Amino acid sequence: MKIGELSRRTGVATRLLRYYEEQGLLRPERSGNGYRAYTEADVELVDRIALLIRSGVPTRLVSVLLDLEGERAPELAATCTADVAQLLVAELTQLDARIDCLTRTRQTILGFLARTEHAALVAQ
DNA sequence: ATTCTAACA
DNA sequence: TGTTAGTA
Repeated sequence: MKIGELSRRTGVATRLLRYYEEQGLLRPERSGNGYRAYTEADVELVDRIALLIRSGVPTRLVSVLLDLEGERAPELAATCTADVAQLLVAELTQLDARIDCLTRTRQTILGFLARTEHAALVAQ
């Protein structure tokens, strides 16, 4: 399918689909006219990518995450070098830092709401 | 009408 | 990211 259809089916803007490709997240074939030709599998792939990005994961991490979850995961695990592991540990550290920031923001909002007459709107 | 690349705001 | 330009 062409980029327009993939965009409609995933809800991801064509501009972003091309951007994801630049980031190495998608590698669609090209048909004679130069148009990107996506497969059915790409629909699910884009859904997964969009999910990760919506949750704030940087595209750099999305790329490795897809690999770690993919078919080659066993091989990657068996050949993971010390420097790669170190890189992943660094990502974990940054992720934890962001979780802290988000948690504080969440608490600020939750705390405020709890003091209003709309406390019933929030669970907890 | 749709897509493509490149680039600027 | 949105958008625009000039194409194929």
